[in-house]
Amino acid sequence: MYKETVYSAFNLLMHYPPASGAGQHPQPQPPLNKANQPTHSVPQLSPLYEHFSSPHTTPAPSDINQKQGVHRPLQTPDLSGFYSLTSSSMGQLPHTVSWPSPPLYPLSPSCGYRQHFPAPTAAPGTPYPRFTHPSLMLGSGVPGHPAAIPHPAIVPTSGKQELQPYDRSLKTQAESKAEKEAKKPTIKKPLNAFMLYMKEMRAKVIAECTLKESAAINQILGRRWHALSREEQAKYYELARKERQLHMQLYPGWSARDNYGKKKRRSREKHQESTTGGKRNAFGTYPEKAAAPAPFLPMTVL
DNA sequence: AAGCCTTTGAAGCTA
DNA sequence: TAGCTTCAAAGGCTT
Repeated sequence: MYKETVYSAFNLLMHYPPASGAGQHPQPQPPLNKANQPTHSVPQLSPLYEHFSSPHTTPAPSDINQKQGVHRPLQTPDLSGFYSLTSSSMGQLPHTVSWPSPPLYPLSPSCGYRQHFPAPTAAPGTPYPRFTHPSLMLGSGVPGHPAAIPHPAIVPTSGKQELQPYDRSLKTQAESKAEKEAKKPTIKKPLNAFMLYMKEMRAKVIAECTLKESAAINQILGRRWHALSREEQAKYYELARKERQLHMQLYPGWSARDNYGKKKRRSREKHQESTTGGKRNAFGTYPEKAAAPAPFLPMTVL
């Protein structure tokens, strides 16, 4: 019942008319502010962007950097400094000007990203698979929906750490305040397009690759995400936009800053900073690490 | 038990 | 405003 409700709500959303219009080539959506208004207009695609992204075709053998196993377009300017040029600030589909880093996990033949060029898309005419995850579900506060079902974004902060009964008279004011804070349910961030894609495809990858480690699975999913066509990705971007919209309606006062800095900073990062004096860059790596030669996995390994 | 790994994208923070 | 950081999910692994 629960799942059915969730899935039907999800599939209902999937049948919303696309913002770009049915049958049209989906255009990149501009970033939206909190009021869901475009922060700026979508700029015209640069020649570089077009070169990277369109049309989405299978690369010729020469189009694949055999040494690193990374798909890079021919005759591109030297962008070796770029690892992932996120262009969300430019109002473009971010995937179009980035390529994945070399795999750190050895990938099996059925799961290696080389085997997934071209993208493992369904046969022409095959309806797009329906989403089966409960992330985008209508919860309490949504008219016409049973109020008993909470939105999955809400999770109890306390979790397993239930407070043990003890003499309450010993509690200080600060303690009770902290307790109140802890008991307040945490509203999670809405999922972005890639997260929605991961939720949808994780089970498939696990089944195909007989993997369980999320880190390895996420690497594969990241490569498959890059292998998706613009149209396929656009569906997830649109879904994520609806997710944010719904999240805003359910929690009008919520801000991502509510959860900002709540997780502990990585001890490793602290260690790295203290030992090297370096800081993580925007790509999540350290300058020394990024400069190291990429590991080459020969085809025989894959 | 808590945090790491790994991915991309959104949004917060800082200089 | 650009650049950097954090957090969303997931589950096995490490500390």
